[in-house]
Amino acid sequence: MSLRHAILVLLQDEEASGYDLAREFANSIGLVWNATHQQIYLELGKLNEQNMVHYRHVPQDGKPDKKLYRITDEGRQELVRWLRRPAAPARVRDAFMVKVAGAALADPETLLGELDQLVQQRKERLANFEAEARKLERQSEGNSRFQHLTLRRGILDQEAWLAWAEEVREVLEDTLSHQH
Amino acid sequence: MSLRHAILVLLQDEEASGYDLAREFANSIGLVWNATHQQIYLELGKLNEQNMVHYRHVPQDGKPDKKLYRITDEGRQELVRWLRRPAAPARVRDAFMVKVAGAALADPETLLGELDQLVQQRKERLANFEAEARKLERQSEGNSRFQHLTLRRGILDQEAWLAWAEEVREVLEDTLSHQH
DNA sequence: ATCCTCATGTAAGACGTTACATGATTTA
DNA sequence: TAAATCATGTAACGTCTTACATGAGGAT
Repeated sequence: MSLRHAILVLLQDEEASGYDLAREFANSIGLVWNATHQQIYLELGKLNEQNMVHYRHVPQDGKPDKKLYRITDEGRQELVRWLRRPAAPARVRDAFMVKVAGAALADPETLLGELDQLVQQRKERLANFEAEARKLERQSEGNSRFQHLTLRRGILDQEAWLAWAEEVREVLEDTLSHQH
Repeated sequence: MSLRHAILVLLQDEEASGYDLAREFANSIGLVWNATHQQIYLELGKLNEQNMVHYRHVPQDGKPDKKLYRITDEGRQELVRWLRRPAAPARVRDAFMVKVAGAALADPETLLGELDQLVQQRKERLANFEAEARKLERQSEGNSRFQHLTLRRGILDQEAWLAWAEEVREVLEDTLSHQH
């Protein structure tokens, strides 16, 4: 279980609300570890009980109040302990890839449509990562180097996926032309 | 839930036991969708109850008996229905990546050691995928093209990961040299 | 008017992991 | 002699998703 550790990593450099964290999980870090707001609020509750994070209540007007969390010494110690232990093997659930493997039974046109949508999404994500990476390169302070590596992973991953998508497109278009 | 669909895709071309499927999930398709034998046996039980697969009991000597499963027409129909619906978004749980993001608090030497191990694993996987891909290229029949695409995804993914790992190594080695 | 963003949460149920159980044969 | 391979399963527990709930302010 390292949702807690992903949260602690994010809280290393910044105070954040559950909502803030959920946004980060949906964007940058989401490629690597994803979580919905329900999971995050639950985990923040547990981390707070265990004194690994603390929060201050921030009233706002026009908007709902929020809780800004920050990591505690105990939380930092837990992170250090976890960093020393070998990481659990990566897990993936990519339903679109399962579809491509089973594409012999699929309608090529429908799959091509879905492929186009995913290509669009991936291109947008790539552009976001590249913009974020450029920002970080400008400021180049100490521990931003590791955040930069995370973005580099995102960039290389999108590029590899897009290259693969072109191969898929060729095969699907070829299948289509042989059907008519 | 598409563990069931991943299983049905694998059973499209071949009769297989739960054990056989578990091996495939540990290797080729595992990059895309992973599952342990417990999950697979459970799901095969459900698929059988719902008449999406059938099995025949095969006694063996020297080895335990096995059940060889094959997909039914109903199973194939379910697969076709699923292939038409948009795929669920991909989910990832990559603890090592979380570690890199939090590497500011980590011991660079320990992380480098873990990186080396993962590089080894990925290189072996890459070699396996490339060998499998060459086999498929030789026989080039109808629906092996989609299996080939799955392998291509695996290959591109390993290559991208290995390229990224070199960037990580540089940063970690640099961190190390500035510590002394 | 309707949807999106901000902001937090609960609860039920589905899904997944870890541990346990068995037992013959082959390889190191 | 110990560990791995083949082969199937159950039970307990932990994690994750889906649905529900609230409510103001801003954008379309």
